[in-house]
Amino acid sequence: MKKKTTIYDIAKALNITVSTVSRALNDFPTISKATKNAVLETAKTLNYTPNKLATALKLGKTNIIGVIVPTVQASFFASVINSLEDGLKDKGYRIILYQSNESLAKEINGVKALLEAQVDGIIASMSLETNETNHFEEVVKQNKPLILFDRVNKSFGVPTVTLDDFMAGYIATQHLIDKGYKKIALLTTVHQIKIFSDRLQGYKKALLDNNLEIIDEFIIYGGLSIKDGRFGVGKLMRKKNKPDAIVAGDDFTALGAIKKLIEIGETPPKIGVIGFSNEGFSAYITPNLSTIDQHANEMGKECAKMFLKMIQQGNPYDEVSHTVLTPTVIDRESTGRIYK
Amino acid sequence: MKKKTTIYDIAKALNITVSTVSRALNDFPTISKATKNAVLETAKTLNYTPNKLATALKLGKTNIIGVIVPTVQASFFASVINSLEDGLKDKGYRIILYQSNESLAKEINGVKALLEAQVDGIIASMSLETNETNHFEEVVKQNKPLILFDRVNKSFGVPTVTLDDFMAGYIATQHLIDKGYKKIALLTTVHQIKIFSDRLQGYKKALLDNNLEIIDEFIIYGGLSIKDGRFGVGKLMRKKNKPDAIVAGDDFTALGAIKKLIEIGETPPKIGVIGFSNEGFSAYITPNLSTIDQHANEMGKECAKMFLKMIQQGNPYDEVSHTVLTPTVIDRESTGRIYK
DNA sequence: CTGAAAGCGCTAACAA
DNA sequence: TTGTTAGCGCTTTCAG
Repeated sequence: MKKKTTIYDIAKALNITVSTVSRALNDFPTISKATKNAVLETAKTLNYTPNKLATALKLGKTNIIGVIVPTVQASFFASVINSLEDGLKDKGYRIILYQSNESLAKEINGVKALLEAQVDGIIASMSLETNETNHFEEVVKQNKPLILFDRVNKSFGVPTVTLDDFMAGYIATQHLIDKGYKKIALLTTVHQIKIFSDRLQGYKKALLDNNLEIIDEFIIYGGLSIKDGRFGVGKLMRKKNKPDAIVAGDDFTALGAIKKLIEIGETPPKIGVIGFSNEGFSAYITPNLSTIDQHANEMGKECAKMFLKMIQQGNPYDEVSHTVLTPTVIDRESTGRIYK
Repeated sequence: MKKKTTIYDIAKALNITVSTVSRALNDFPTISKATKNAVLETAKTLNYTPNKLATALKLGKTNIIGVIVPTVQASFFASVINSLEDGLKDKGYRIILYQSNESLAKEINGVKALLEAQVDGIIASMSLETNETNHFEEVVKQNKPLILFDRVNKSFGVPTVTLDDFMAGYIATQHLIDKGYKKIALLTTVHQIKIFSDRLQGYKKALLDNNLEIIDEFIIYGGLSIKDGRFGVGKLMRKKNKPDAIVAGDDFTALGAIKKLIEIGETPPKIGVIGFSNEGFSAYITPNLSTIDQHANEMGKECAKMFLKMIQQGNPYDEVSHTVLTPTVIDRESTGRIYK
């Protein structure tokens, strides 16, 4: 268990001082080519690994940023993290990952843990349980960048990166209308997080703009899952007044809806179905699923960009900006009926 | 930009010394209840956040562990990371994530970066480009736990957690044979990483054990992707001697194979298809795909367990163990032909 | 161009 | 039970 080599070892080996070594290592202009090369060389020979911890302690900057997501197992979050890490690693930033598992308690712990680890900032998407922002307050108080994405609270004055969920609801509905569907149901859920109410508003607005009636019993509030999709369809198709298309709350719900529709002989696109998220399976199921692309990768990139900007400007909260990404329709078979 | 509060501030406020504060904060037995409470209280009032960086520097232990994977965007790796992070966070460990993007150069950089960040250990799965282990050597040299999982190099003397890939190839093939298929083709790839050759051996052994002939032209070496799956099937079905079932290198390849088979009217399970990985979509496509479960979550858990064990025992490399997980067949429609 | 020395925030050995 | 102090490895100001 030999001791690790430090700049002191390099200094001793060359009969110079640590300050010179430090300067050489950090490429200061005021250093002679000769000493610099000598330092670099002995650093290599001595198998020197810089201790960023010490640097971080000294400088008050770790170059580590904390990321809190409900779970990396959801393809959306995995994609965000993927592009986030990718975009930041070249700038010298590392990422500490913390999963909240949709639990507020864990999210609170996460913020605390990351702060204790002295991260330079936090990028987070709120858990479904989260109904307050007190735990995030401390990040702001420490004047460290905090960016919320996708599942955000905009009344809390931190920068956010989100999808335009009103528009998402709108274009999903409009897409169905464009394809000739006229009696459009919505499988949704109620939640603190504004996403779902925004989408609902978008759905309603699209109907209105097309002079279609908003039928209350076509709006089903339930969970979001394959099972809920099946259940929702069951409920809808038992009515005397049946819809001819369905906007599902997410792709899993849409999948459940499709399965149920196939069972009862109303295989999409006979009844149109559109989802949200563009999950991995959406392109591969039969009929493959039209859906709303949430641009996860862009979201990661935007978060990275915003973080870098906040770090650069002296005070991260000098100007708090909200980036809103534009959702797009992915047109596939499940909405492919063409007759107006 | 007020200064952060440190244990010195707490000490000053209570007219005691930092060592007492430190002891109180760390719950030393030799501290009086009174002072301890006082410390805890003022810590709260002063809004104290411990600086783990300083602790880490002092103790030479960060409680951070580095994780290197090709990408979090693959569901397998996402699952491993999910259970890894989940299993380790309660033990006080955080995870720094580093994606190699299947690039050796990035993987090398990753090891370096993580070592500089003074991680307590590294858990990694090798990139497809990786053909040497020099860059990992340094981790071992520093006597820090290094665990390789899934894509490993067993001749390199570090602990590993893997799936029994020979068995995976074997049971996939045996499954098809059990279902009555007799002319079984294999869509695979060649690679440094032993996984694929192991599976090939398993495939061959299963055929042998069942007195089925190994037909060279039934073994197609290509890439692994939807496109490669289509291509492979095209190639196979153009032969005069056609297979009646296909073991595909992964689920994507299997998916491509299925799509192509449907197109040419040989919809599985007419021709059987089995994949590897149990990707998210596998259960949802039509026909849904039989596949080999790689037990990603268990793999993460095993890595976590192994890491903890290595940390505990004085020298992490005292006993180098290799955990091998048992693959299991997920029996779905794509192999559902029953006639012997 | 280089050196000396303080200090980032914490822990722990030693003393009291 | 508490205090004193050195030091983890590094950067940077001030001198030279």
